[in-house]
Amino acid sequence: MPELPEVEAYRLLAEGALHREIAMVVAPDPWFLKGGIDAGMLDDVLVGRRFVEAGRIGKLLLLPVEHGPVVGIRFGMTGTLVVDGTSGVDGLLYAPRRHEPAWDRFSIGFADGGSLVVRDPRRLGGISLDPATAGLGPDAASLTVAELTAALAGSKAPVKARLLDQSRISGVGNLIGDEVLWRSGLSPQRAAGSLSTDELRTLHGALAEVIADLLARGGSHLGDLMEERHVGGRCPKDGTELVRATIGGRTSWWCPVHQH
DNA sequence: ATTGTGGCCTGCCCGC
DNA sequence: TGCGGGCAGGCCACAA
Repeated sequence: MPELPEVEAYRLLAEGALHREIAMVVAPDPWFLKGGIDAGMLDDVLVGRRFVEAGRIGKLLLLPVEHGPVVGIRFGMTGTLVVDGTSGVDGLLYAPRRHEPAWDRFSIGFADGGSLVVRDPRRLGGISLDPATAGLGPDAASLTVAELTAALAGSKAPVKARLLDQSRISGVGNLIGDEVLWRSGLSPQRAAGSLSTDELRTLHGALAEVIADLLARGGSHLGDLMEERHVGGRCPKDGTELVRATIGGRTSWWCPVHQH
């Protein structure tokens, strides 16, 4: 499931697609086109032009077009980017290994013969033009302690839910959320606004550490808790059987002994 | 405004 | 062996 590190890997890959003339756009799935756009509009704004930059806010990939709009790409949980046949991440969690041509929801053919393809079996991602970015919180990869504090302050919602709220912090998904809370010794059920200064500092350190770690691994692996997120799974720290609950609409796993 | 819930999508896993 | 229900999670619409 693409969270921030995976999308950053896609962004790096997309840098290889810059400044190349776009010759063709294939967008066969109307469902995948968001915000009232259609294949004809994409043709109009893309063909004959080039991407000039590869940007990212949280899990949103941003590809501005010369003299044109910004193409926004979301990957849902099974989406991957393929440039010139090279996939941004291999072995995406929860996504099938095999490949069906029908899973190519959006493709660009460059005049030089190369291509940029968004492949998404479950169709939870999508393409938009000039996506709104004002409502997104600061990117988790460069989040400061003060920004984290502000994102959590005064809230009675569970801290896990706030971490996943993209309007507060961009880029944290369910698995990174569980991992950083586990490393911080914080229960996902804790009220977000109840964290002490020390706890906020610890949480910020864990978040920075996990994201740096995953970025270094190219987004293809997740943290230490990952393998134990199942029935009967045990805390890698103290061996306690993990507990599970739905928090913020997502399955959370945590250690009832060392996370409070 | 804040917080919670349900639905979307579809491949895969487990139990029958 | 085949079948079907439940599950996965990012994101959005909507409710309270």
